[in-house]
Amino acid sequence: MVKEDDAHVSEWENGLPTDEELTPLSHSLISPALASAFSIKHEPAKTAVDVQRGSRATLLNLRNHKAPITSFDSFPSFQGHENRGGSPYERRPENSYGAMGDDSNKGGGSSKNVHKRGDSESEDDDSGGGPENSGEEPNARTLKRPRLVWTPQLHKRFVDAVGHLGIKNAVPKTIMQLMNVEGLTRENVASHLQKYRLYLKRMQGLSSEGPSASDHLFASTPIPPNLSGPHYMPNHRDDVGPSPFASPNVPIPYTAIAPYPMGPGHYGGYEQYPYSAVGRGLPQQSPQGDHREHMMDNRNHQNHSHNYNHNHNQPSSPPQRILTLFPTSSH
DNA sequence: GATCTAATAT
DNA sequence: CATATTAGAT
Repeated sequence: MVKEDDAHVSEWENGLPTDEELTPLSHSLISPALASAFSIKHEPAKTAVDVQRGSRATLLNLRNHKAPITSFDSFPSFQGHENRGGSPYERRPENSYGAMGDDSNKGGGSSKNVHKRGDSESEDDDSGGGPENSGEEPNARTLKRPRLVWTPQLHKRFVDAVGHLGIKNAVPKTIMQLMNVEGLTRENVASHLQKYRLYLKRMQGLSSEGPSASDHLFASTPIPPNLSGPHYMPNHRDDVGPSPFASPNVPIPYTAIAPYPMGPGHYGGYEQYPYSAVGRGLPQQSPQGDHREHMMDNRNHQNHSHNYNHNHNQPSSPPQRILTLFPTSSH
């Protein structure tokens, strides 16, 4: 099953233009000759900075529509080679998670977000300065990642995933794989799942009651039908057939929970699977497409980034597309 | 042994 | 309260 999914996705993926095929944003679309023929003023070549500024404007614009973008900081930048490794985590100021939660899409979303630890600042890192730090090379795996912030977007992915897999397959590992979010770990999912289950349980008890005030996050995403069943009995390792609700074979045909109209290139209920710019040097696909992104912060990272998700399956499996969600309120 | 879940810690 | 980490079970 997963293989099939991969096959489909790969197929789709292969259809995408490669770096070379894409016209760099910094490149003029009008040839000099053509330009002069029509008296079009030939604009000076854009610099990386211009491009970034442009992207930023576009993103801002999108955000005002519905796209919940909070920060540009975490976008892999075109300019440098960015990426030190990896996951474009979003670092949030210490107590800001609940931050803009529910209500609101406050307008502007004052993205008061963070600063990436940057290039300039360099290494500091180890707090305390233990004598021997010689041996520790923070490896993508070994590294302790900053706390994950479950943004509504991320949570939605989570719920979608759980909805697709039947309850029986909705276990951390599987969910994580389905979510396909760069940097997301099984533990992250497990922890969230635990809480989500609690929520579901609590919800069932008080049928027809609105979620309590503290359920903001969870209440923000509708509970898939197949999860609202009478009992949520997790982890029953039996060979039960696929959940009647979860689409059996189809890759990710999810449409059930898709509140928004989706353009081409969208994938079922999911926001679509943009390439991970990480490790590919890919400019963002169409800016409009990729929705957001992700989580925590990015502290040290060793390149070797990709593949936090150990997907050793599928020998010939091409690079995976990874989602990156931004923390933002709204939905 | 990997991974799940529940409990507990931060 | 939201997440992370640990412990015990499968």
